Amino acid sequence: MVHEKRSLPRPGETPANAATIYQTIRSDIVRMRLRPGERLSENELGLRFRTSRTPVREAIVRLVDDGLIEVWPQRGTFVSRISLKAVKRARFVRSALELAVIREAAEHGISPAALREVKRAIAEQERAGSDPHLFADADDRFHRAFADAIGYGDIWSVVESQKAQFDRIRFLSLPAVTPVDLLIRQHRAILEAVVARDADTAEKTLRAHLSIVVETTAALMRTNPDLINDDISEN
Amino acid sequence: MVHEKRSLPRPGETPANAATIYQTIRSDIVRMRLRPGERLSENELGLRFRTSRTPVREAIVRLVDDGLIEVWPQRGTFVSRISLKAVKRARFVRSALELAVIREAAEHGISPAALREVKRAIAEQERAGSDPHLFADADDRFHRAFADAIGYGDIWSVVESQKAQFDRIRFLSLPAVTPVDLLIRQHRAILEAVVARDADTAEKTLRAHLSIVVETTAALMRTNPDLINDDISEN
DNA sequence: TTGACTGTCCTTGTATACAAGTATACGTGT
DNA sequence: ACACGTATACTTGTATACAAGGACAGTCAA
Repeated sequence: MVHEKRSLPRPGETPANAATIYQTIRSDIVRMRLRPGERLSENELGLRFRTSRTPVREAIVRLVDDGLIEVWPQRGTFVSRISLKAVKRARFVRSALELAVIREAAEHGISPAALREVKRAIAEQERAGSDPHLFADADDRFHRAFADAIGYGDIWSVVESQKAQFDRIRFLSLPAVTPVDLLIRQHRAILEAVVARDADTAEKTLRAHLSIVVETTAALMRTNPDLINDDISEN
Repeated sequence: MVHEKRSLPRPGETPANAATIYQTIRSDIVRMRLRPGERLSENELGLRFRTSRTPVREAIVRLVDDGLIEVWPQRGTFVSRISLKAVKRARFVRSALELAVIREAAEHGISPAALREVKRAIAEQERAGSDPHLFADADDRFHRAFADAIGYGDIWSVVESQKAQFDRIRFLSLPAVTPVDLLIRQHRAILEAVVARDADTAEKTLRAHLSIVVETTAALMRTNPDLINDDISEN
């Protein structure tokens, strides 16, 4: 049984509201502190967050919507297994949206402020080194910066909602197989292309960048079949 | 006070569950039977659907997530005004995703079954004539068919979740200003380009097709300023 | 007339009691 | 040993009671 520390309100803490519960559990799932298939109990969560079941259920409803949790009536509530179909969809959505964003950025250019933010994100990634959480945060910041740059900051929220399934794989793989240096080099290349207003190169580079995750997914499916639900072949 | 009929369970009907309540209210909002700014009462909805507040609240949580409802604690629950920012985002997302889908379909071709489905959707649109609901359904079916065709059927669910804000404008405008014939002609042209495996033409045609909605939005904002929240200029 | 106060009724947020169904350990009979 | 029924302790779904705060009409005083 797994007993590593999860996000816990310290004992004697004030009760949490539904929004906090949602974000805490979501973060625990995405960061693989709650494993696919693991059981959740509404009562237990109520105790953990020092509330009744009502706010807990509100959080659960949203997590079900996100596809991160499954509720079997009268049986239990479980962390969803990683769905290959959902990963495939998330990859397609992210790819399509980010390519459109980068193309727009390259065609219209970006402001000096936005440029600074992108550079900060790259620098942050270099500092992060091999710490998976820091690196992932900085990676998100890089990609998000371009969405902000073209005045469509809230586009990223769509990517983010899709990215959840996806991210579980990322956190599973980051420490081991991901070539951190390569990712940073690609980020630099993308930025250069955007600054040079070369939309085609920017698009091509981003496409290569995003396809890396596809490869690591395939590798992980072989090493961790218990965490992943192959709902593509069976259809 | 508006008193047109909304989706009502007949008197003496069996209680509705949370999923039904969610879909019913969502449909009422998207189809503009519940107007932006209109007040909702949890108790009233409970009576309407013959349940307690609990399932009603579950539906409301999901509608808040969709951006279709706003809850002001201790004050009330209201149908969201149409957000220009959300419309802009939805348009970008739909455009990016559908262009990627169409491009993929044009490059790899589609199956005979998928081709039949697309043709059925076009025929249905012709029969629908100027009935806004039927026409909108058939329109969705056309666009969805391509997502199905490339084996990414669940992509459409992402578009659909974004499309809600969007659709309110569509239902506001459809009977009046939309050139039905033009839309159908464009659908045919898109299909032809896909069948001819001409990705560039398919993309160009779809781009023109989607940009029509942009124009009608601008027109509607002038005629119905009370329904629309201009949250772009103010930022 | 105007302003502040207050009681009442409303709202949503939370806790709890109950309903209905499932998993499981345990005893019993064969 | 093994199959089967049963009690029991869970699970989530739903209804209801209560808490906390806002909206508003009416009252009273200046």
